[in-house]
Amino acid sequence: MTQRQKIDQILNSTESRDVTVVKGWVRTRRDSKTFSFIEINDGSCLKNIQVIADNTLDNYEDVKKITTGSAVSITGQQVASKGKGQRWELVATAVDIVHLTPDDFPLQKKRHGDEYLRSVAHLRPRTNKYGAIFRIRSELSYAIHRFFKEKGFRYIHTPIITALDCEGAGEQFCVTTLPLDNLTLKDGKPDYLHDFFSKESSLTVSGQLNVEMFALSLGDVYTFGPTFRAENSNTSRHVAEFWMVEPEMAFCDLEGNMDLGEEMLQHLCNYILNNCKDDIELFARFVDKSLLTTLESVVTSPFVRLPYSEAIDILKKSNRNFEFEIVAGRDLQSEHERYLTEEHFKKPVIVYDYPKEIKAFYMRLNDDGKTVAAMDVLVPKIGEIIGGSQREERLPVLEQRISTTGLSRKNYWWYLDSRRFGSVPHSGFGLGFDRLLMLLTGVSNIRDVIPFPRTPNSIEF
RNA sequence: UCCCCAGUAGCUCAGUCGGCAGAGCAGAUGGCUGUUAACCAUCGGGUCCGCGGUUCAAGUCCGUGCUGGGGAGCCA
Repeated sequence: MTQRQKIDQILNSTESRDVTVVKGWVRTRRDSKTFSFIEINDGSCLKNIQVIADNTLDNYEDVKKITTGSAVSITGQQVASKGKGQRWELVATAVDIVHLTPDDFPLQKKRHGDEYLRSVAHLRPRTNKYGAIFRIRSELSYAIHRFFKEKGFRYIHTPIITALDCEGAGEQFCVTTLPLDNLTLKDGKPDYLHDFFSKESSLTVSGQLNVEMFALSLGDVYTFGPTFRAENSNTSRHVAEFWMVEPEMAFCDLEGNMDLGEEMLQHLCNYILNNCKDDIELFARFVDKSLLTTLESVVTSPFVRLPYSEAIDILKKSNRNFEFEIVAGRDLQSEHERYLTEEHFKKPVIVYDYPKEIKAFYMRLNDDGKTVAAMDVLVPKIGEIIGGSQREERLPVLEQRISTTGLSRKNYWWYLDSRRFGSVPHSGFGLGFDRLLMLLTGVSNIRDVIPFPRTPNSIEF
């Protein structure tokens, strides 16, 4: 096959060239008297390239029948455009129709609604907006690895299938090879002894417990992979399958943890602002007019750091008529978090030192005996984007916390072992990758930043 | 799972007080034009989400189910 040139390279080039081959999909075509304008997109960038197809082409009659969505291969000269609106265009010497799309192609030249596009999730990356989302998604993944690489973190692949219940992180999906249509029960329960792993197992809800073991050996580590929650959540920021970034640092306290979370969010925002300019501009213009203001508020100044007790005070003094009353000791509601980050401070807020009763067993008990060294990073429009803590490294305290939470110490024997052999203070957090993408693009539904989202009742693609 | 809202042409949506089913875009045909959400004219296009009820008459009112969306909880 002929070597093709990507459209982003052509549009960014400084010199014309005699022979150029472009392959892609037709976004629109317009006829002029003696030639046809064909706009082609190959996904390499937001912009299309305009092709001039003259009526002297052998197959000009066929060219005039090219429909939106068709795949074509163009050979031609790259020249400065005679028209306004683009710098370069291609004067075709050959237009090969790779595949002619019939006129029931679901995507039209006009703008479609997000809900409709969700029903054609297999085709929506061919639109401007979704193409941009998934290019940014890819760049963001790269930026995360690069960020950690530069800071000396190691990338750990934690298991997807697990027998552990990472307490407090939600319902889990079962993994089994037992015949569900012919299940023999033992004492009213499935006979997991004869299941694949000889143990009840499920999809992971967090790689944290596993990755802690590697922090306590390789030092600074992270996982970045899919995570599964079987909660029947029906909101614009929950899905059953999502990606999470979980750094974990040895010899690191809560303050260092907050430092990393803040540095990371600021670095990633800056990276995308600098490296995805065209795509970001689309979102700032058409999706969320306040996007750049929001991102500025993330990037330009330090985050607010606020103990839970002070957050409660601020909320109480706000004189706001919240739907849910402010009660010390109770978890903050969505509306409370949004008030803090969107109205009171108008920038990201880190709330820390939560009451131990509302947080997970592995979070380190503070000296007051009442709070744990937990922290949540709240950002405008999304709410919680990071949840993390300093981990309880003292064996007796950890064992006590496991017991009072009603969990079985036996299942956590290896986790507890790490506190018996060379236990050290360490910290980490979970960053919602898809939520970060929402923050960066202003897209308000998490289903629209995931290629094929999984939600209750929805697994068509 | 709970609360609220919506479902009408391929898409986006209008449809008044219950009285003949509509527009723009898309598609087809013709015209015009270095055009760029191209433009102009003509034409085709409907299970008004399903089921049941009220009524002389239901897209419209009532009940119910399904699907989608917004909010809440769970959290990333």
